[in-house]
Amino acid sequence: MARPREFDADTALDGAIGVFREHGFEGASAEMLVKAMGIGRQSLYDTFGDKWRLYRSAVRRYGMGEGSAHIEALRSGARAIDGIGAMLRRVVETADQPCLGVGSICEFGASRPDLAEVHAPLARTLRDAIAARVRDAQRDGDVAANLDPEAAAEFLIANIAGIRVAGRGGAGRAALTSLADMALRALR
Amino acid sequence: MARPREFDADTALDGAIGVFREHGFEGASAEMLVKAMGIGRQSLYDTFGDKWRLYRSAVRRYGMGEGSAHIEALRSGARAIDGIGAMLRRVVETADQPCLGVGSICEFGASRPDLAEVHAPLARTLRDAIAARVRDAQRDGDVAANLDPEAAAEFLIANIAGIRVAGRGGAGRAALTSLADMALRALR
DNA sequence: GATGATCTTGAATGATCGTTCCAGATCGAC
DNA sequence: GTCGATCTGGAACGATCATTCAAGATCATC
Repeated sequence: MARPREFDADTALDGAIGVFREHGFEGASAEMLVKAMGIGRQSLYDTFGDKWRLYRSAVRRYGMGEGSAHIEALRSGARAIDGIGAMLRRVVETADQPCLGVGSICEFGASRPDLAEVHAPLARTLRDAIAARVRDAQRDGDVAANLDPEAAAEFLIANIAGIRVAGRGGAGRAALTSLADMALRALR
Repeated sequence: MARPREFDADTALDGAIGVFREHGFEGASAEMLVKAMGIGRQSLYDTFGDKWRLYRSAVRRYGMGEGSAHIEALRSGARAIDGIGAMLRRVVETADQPCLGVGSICEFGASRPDLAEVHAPLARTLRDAIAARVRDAQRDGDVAANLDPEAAAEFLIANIAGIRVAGRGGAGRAALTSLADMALRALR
């Protein structure tokens, strides 16, 4: 007995994600968000609360989508090492667009507990998936057996961040590919 | 025939650097800056222009100091590879504090030409110094001879950024040391 | 057709933003 | 001592900020 919502909350959230990726939290204005999300101001506040809660929702959705894409790439390829390479290749190909995960860590670090609560499970899931794949690759003989899989996973995540910072700074495809190759090299 | 400046511009700039490191450009207010710089509002605008020019000055000074520290560590140690290790070790030890270089790239990317003009020479100087040291290490037989020194330098810079992002995200000393070790491993 | 929740839109809120103006105190050079 | 540039600090500027209020339109349900 009421008018149903006309917009899709996730679609609107995707618009907010685009703004936050490009401008960060502090650099994003409510007007930018309303325009990019394609909804009214009132709908924004009714649906997502205030700007900070919207930001956290955006980081969560972005992180889940990005994490899924990473893990999907990770599981592709015949050998585990191919999956790891595919994951890095995907990062290189999308490194021209700013990363909301890296951006939010740079902007807030670990200073906001409620934001850290969003990051933590996403990071853990990704790290576990990568570590599992590293173990597979070790069984295949493609990754050095004396390497700690968790340390290797954290190294790969740090290099994903490094590639994205480099891309955000203007590095070209060739330079980023070289970074990915060097990261893989450390696993041999 | 005038009253001389009572404060040291570089000391004041260091105060601004502290604020920008922690809060970024958009997150830093004029009031924060005035307080941290220890000077009056009027002196701030007279000496440094507006907030954006102050930010660029802060990035330049920070980058010069940080670059010098990197290069000094790079040149320490008997062997070139020891210098490279010392540089990474220094990054690990200081990774609990946010990096203004990484922060400004994440916040603005390459979208502001006048900021890119500040970054470019700093990045080039550091990359050249690292590449030269990599060549030395190759002569010593401590770095694989088939590695492109410039690619290795960019890889090390990307890993410095990765370590700092990880540190900003709350990673501990042990985890960061592991990242540095893995980066060095890629050079062998 | 009536109901009522949601929509859109524009105006208004008080707060804070970066910046400037101003007045009075300070102090080195003439 | 006088001059003039700089200091400090507060008041004020218009602009923009996030957020809320208000009014009218829309539309699925009863």
